[in-house]
Amino acid sequence: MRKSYPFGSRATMSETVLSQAALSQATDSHEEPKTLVEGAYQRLRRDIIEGVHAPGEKLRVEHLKEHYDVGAGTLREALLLLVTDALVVAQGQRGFRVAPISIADFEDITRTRVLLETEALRQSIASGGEDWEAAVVAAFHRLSRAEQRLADHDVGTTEEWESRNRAFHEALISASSSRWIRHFQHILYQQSERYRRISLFRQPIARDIHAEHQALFEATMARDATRATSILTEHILRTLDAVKRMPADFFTSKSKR
Amino acid sequence: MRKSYPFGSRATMSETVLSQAALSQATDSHEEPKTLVEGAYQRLRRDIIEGVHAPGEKLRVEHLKEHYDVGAGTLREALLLLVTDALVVAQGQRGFRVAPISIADFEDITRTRVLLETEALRQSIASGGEDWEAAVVAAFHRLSRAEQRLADHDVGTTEEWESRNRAFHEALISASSSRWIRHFQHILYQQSERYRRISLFRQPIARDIHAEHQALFEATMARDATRATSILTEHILRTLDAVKRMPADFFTSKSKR
DNA sequence: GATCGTTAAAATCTCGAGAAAGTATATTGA
DNA sequence: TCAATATACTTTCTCGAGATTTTAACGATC
Repeated sequence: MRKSYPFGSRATMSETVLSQAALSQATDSHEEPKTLVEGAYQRLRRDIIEGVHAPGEKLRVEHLKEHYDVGAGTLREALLLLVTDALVVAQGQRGFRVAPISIADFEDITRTRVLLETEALRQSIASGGEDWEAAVVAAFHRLSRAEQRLADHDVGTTEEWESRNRAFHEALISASSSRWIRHFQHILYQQSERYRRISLFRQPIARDIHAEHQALFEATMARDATRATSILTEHILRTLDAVKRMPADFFTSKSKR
Repeated sequence: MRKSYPFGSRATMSETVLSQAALSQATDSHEEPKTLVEGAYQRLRRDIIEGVHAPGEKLRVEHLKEHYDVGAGTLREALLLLVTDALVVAQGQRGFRVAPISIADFEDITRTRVLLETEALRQSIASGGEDWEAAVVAAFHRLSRAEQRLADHDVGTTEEWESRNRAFHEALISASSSRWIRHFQHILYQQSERYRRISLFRQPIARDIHAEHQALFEATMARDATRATSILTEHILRTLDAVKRMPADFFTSKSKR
């Protein structure tokens, strides 16, 4: 006799969505949890991405179950779900750990993102209809407003900007015919978000990001795939340079065992 | 309580292995299970890939726990791990289900595989050293032997061929600098393997697969990235044609509820 | 002082049983 | 006959407690 667990995941939808569900993450952030496992999963994910739990840190179930207010089994299942996002690593008989970070990893994430996201954008531009266009316009508008607010130094809006930036990038590729590419892109974006937030280089508008978004938006709407993917590539790669200029020992300092 | 970030990873193992662990599946097939969950996970995965559990089929924990001889909680965790491989879908308060299949999905898988695998091969050819070459030579040799045996109509060797074919494809890209691409490739390959085995079109050597492998091998060893990726693309896409010629209702038939 | 083995503590992994939600069946009324 | 509701059954989800393994502490020996 040992222990138990629970778990849970997505919501009720049609058959077609089912195969989509095979690819989508356990819970898309905006949906509300239908189960305790989902709730713990969402909160844990947010905490990891925001750096509350440091990279490489040991995640002790006995300890965390209090804080997230669920049973041990439930928490284990939530942790298992996070393995899908590659935010948590599970090792044989030795529990769970926050996935570590490194410059090399971020470089890999970024380049792979370029590969997938440009391909997806190409597909979207090729086959996207009016609904897609409308979604892109809307997402861009919302993002622009948030960026305006950031420029005005309104505080407390970076959270909003993060969310809308993600929505914009996802809208751009939402008409891609490949669910798998979108699935992988989703995972990679989440990873890169983690780097962006953990690193202190909180100058979201140090470079003129809005201008980049504007250009990306216009090229996309003009259905100029070559130009759009080119801009997107530069756009993504630029964040790589920022991280590379971080102090060299930034990623190597030790966490607690 | 939120603690702020001390970052970095720790070093039970070398940096590289750790971050690699973040991407690798819970258990790489050849390793032996250190835990009951892993054991159930491996057996379940094999059964799903081999079609013992049909696509779309409901996976009732109460029922399966006997067959796999573990507790309900343990089986749930194994199921959760399979979500990472996108072989199982979990739905909110409604249990688990084998991920469904469709022609469109297989087409997506195939094309995405081409995108990732050719890029990975390019990287391998660009930066692979002698160790990589040796690994490729060895894998190709083993595969060739298996294909020879298949041609001689030795029975019971298709299992062996499957395994060696996979090993060959993974060896080709093993020198890729991108762990993420290799990670995604691994998932996609598993998926395609499922299609190949579920579909009855068991003519593994209907077309001269060995010749294709031979050409791919030679181009790779000659470090001719253009030719190698071209052959690889054709090689992967050819299986797509085979599936497309399947009876149209093949994928829509079974699901049971 | 350092390596090794023994012992104690902590954490993981596992199971069975109970509460909540979903699914199927039966009954009722038009 | 059909639809709608109520009831019974099945399955999922959740928790607390026990067995194993890992990790830490402590000495002993060289």
